[in-house]
Amino acid sequence: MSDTHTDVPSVISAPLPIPVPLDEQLACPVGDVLRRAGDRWSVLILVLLGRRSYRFNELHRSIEGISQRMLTRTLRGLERDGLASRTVHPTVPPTVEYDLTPLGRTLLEPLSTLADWAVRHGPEIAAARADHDTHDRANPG
Amino acid sequence: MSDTHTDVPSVISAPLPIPVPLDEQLACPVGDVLRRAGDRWSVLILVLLGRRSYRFNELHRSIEGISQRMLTRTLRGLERDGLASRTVHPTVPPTVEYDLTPLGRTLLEPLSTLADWAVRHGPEIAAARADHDTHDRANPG
DNA sequence: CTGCATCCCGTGCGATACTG
DNA sequence: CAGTATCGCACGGGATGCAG
Repeated sequence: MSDTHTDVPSVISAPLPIPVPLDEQLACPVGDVLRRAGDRWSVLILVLLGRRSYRFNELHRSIEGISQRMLTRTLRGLERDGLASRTVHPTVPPTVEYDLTPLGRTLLEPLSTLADWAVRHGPEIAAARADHDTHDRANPG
Repeated sequence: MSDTHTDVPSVISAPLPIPVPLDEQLACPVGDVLRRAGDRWSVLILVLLGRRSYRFNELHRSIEGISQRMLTRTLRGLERDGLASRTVHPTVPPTVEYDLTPLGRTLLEPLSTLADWAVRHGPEIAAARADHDTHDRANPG
C-alpha cells in the first residue's frame, strides 16, 4: 500500500492476447459481473439485502423511483445468477422473502472496495468532468 | 479475511435513509463509476492503457469487435471523467496518444478486486444460471 | 401481496460512409 | 491516422393495467 506505487494483482495485470478476441470478451465472467453491477438497481438491492431479508413490496417501498417491473426483473436476474434467493411462504396473502445467498454476500466485499473508491474520488471525477465540459464547449447541452 | 465471516467495511454497510431517495441515487458517485464500469468497453480500455500508452488505431486493432465510433465515445468518456488523457502530437500524419491519468491508475486496484471475484466465482454463477434456466422452463429462448 | 403483459421512449452500440 | 455523421437495431427502463 505505498503511495504512488499502484501494484495491481490478479486478472487485470495478467497477460492478454492482443488483439483481445471477441470470444474472450463474451465468455469472460468479469463482463457479466460488470454488466450486472452497472445496471441501475442491482447493486442497491444487493446492499439492502445485505442488511436483512426483504419482502417484495417492502423493497418496492424502500427504493424510491423503482418500478414494479424493474424490481421484479432485477430480482429475477440476481436470483438467476445465484446472488439472491427467493422464498415463497404459502400464506393466504402470498408472502415472498428475498435474501442474499452466501455467494451474493461474498460479492459485497469487492463491491464495497469499488464503492469506496468512488466515494473517495468522486470529487475528482466531478471536477474533471466540469473542467472538460467548460473547456470543450460553452454550453454542454 | 476469515472464512465464512464477511466483514463489509465502508460505504456499503453505512447507514442508509429508507426509502433510498432518488437524489441520493443520482448524485451518488458510486452509480457513476458503476455505470462506467458496466459499459462494454471502458474497463477493457482501462486495462490496456494500464500497461502502456496506446494510439487510436492501435487500440482499435487491439480490441476485436469495437467500432471506431464506440472507441471514440468511450475514450472521450474516460477523458471527461479524468481517467484517461489524450495527447495530440502535431506530426504530419496526426498522432494521438492515450494514457491513464494517475486517477485512472488508482481505479485499477478496486477494479481488479472485483474482476478477481468474478473470475473466482464465475463458475458458481454459470452453474446457478444453468440450474435456474433448467428448472424454470425447458426452453429458455 | 406478488407479480406478469403491453406500450413506449431513450440510449448503448454496430455498420457504413465521409473528412482533415 | 484520427476522427465525425447518419442510420438502424436491441435493450434497459418507466407507466399503466390485469391476474393469481
